[in-house]
Amino acid sequence: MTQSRSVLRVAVLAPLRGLFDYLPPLECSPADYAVGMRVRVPFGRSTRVGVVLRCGARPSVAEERLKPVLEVLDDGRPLPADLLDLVEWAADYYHHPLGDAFATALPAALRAGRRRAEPGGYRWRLTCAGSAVDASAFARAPRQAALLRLLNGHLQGMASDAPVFPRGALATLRRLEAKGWVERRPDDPYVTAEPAQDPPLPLNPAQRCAVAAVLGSEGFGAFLLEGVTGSGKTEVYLHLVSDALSRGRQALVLLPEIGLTHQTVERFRKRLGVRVAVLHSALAERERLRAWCAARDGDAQVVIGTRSAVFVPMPRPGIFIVDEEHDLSFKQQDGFRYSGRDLAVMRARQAGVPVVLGSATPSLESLHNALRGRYQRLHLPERAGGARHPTVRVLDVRRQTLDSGLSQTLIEEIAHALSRGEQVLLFLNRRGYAPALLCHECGWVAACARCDALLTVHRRERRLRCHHCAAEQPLPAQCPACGGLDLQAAGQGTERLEQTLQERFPGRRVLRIDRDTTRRKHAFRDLLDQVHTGDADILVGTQMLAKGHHFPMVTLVGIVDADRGLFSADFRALERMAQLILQVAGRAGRAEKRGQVLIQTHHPEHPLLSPLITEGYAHFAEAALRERTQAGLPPDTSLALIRAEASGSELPRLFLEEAAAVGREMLPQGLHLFGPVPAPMERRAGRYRAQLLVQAARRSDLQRFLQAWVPRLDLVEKARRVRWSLDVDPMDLM
DNA sequence: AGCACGCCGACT
DNA sequence: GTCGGCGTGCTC
Repeated sequence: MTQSRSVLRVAVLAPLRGLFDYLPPLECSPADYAVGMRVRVPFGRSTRVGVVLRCGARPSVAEERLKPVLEVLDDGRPLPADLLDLVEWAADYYHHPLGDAFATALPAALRAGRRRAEPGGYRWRLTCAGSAVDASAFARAPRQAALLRLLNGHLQGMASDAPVFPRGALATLRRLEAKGWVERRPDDPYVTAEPAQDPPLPLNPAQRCAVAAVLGSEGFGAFLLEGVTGSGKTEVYLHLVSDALSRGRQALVLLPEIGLTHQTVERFRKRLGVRVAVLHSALAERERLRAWCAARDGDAQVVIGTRSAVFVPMPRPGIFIVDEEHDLSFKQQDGFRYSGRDLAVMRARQAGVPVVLGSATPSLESLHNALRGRYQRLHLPERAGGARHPTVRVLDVRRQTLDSGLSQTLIEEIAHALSRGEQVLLFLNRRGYAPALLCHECGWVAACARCDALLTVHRRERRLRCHHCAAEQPLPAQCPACGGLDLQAAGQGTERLEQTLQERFPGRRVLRIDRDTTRRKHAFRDLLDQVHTGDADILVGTQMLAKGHHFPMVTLVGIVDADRGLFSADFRALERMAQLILQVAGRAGRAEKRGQVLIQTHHPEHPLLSPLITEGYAHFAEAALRERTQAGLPPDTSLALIRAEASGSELPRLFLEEAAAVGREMLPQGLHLFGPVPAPMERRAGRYRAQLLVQAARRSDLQRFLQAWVPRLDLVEKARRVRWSLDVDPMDLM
């Protein structure tokens, strides 16, 4: 018998390129397995979970090497086709091993491969018919009668693993279920529907126009919804989602990590009155799986989640929404480096439904796509409720005396606002007391032993910390180099700013909001509560303050240091600074009081800062796009970055040199390789890092090149001795 | 990624 | 004499 048997081609959940062939499970007929099924397979000396991608393939290795699949998981229930398509497309686009892409895209519970990975938790409760049954008439079925009585006492239902259920209750409950007297519901507060409480708000003309444009799109269509803070983007989303629901479709809403709050979810639930599944990183695995299953089964009509929720299967998608689409947290920064935003667009295309990207400060990528006609632009110009835009003023701090980074003008304006009983917000994107500690005697500076970085002074905790690795140490009392006692903290951090303001404005309550003051659970919420009850006069904070939260009593916003974004090694720093400035500015002056934004800079004449101030984000973006085009940077070109790291500085360079040599041999016209060069911070957490950049005028050319090049990188001699990764469409070149 | 095999240094 | 360092190869 030499004829070749047909085999199953499996993506094994391991970080390996290539697929693996297996014989069908023993004693199984072809009806028992199909594409999309999760299987357990022997792999090397252990076993792994894999996903069947093809049935009936001809084996790619000698038959005697083939082993049979050990078991079919999920009772033979395959992963939905939309999920398979999306993950395969994404693994292809990002040139990432397919098995690892599945491992990232699936909830961890499905990665692990327990025999049945359906969520165990659900509730039993009486149906209408069941509550009408007279249990005492069931003398011949005492167990059923007992359970009916039990559930009658808990009309909201009983968790299936509740200890009050007697042993063997499951069989009895199933019998009752078959009679239609009891039912099981997912045991998840976020999946339970409540009647809609909030009525829809009336739309203004711009909102109506936006809604109409999206509803009028036939099949796939991508829309860029531009609206300043408070212009009512969420209201547009709600109308679109509501329309999808009315057609029996589901909706997927992606939010940045920091934007997905309990309030956001509640707003959707209360308005729509449907089952909303929530997916974010803080979820327990069981809850995550439950939400995933609820979406897959169509039980959850709306799915709200962060980046990874883009992989949640839905049988009837009707609309995709990505809010704050410019936010960097949509791009995964390690492992499978996908963009949740870009995949949402791809997914909408595959599903043939519209996708809406919303932002007050759209990414240059999305604006570029809009200018090319790939996305349709929708504007929401006005602030709902008629609040006026804040005035923006640049404070030239050259030759000014600064007190902990604050100019005299800014201090005076703070005093004015406070005397009017208003709140002030100061933005400084650097936490800690000071970014450096130096010896006034000998010039020694406190540097991290494992990174090319200085240690940050944390004065209250009396510690020096590295913000790039876990290193920390007590604040020294004297210079370790010369023994000098005059150690000085140099530069400004939020902690120092807080202290200075406290001294400057005694009796005023200064609140600092950064990663250090919000580490405790609920600390962020508590601080926000204080702000809202008026229990704070001055807010000092990092970018945490910029995202999503409204401070109606703030009338003055100060950007303490705009310069760092103007001249950074990272080509996106300026765009990010502009977005941050506008996001922070959006916190000021709601309702009746007009806000004021003051931006401190040493470069008031910066060619991109002034259009931002005087003419707004759209003009800034146009100018920034022109500059990117001239520099050959995205979105005008497409980039891919290979990063390599090792414990010595030689290996990453050698590997990348070899990789570049291989690449140059096959490099088509219009593509360029730059590097290898050391990463901007070469040493980080004791590892040396280098990188190699690929630039292409056209995305498709880049893709074709990567397709040929990346598989050959595994064969490069040094490849095994470094840790390397490929980043397609990198968000930073760090 | 794991895991084993394999060939060279410091220890009971 | 062995325990163990991590370089190399393989996983259908």
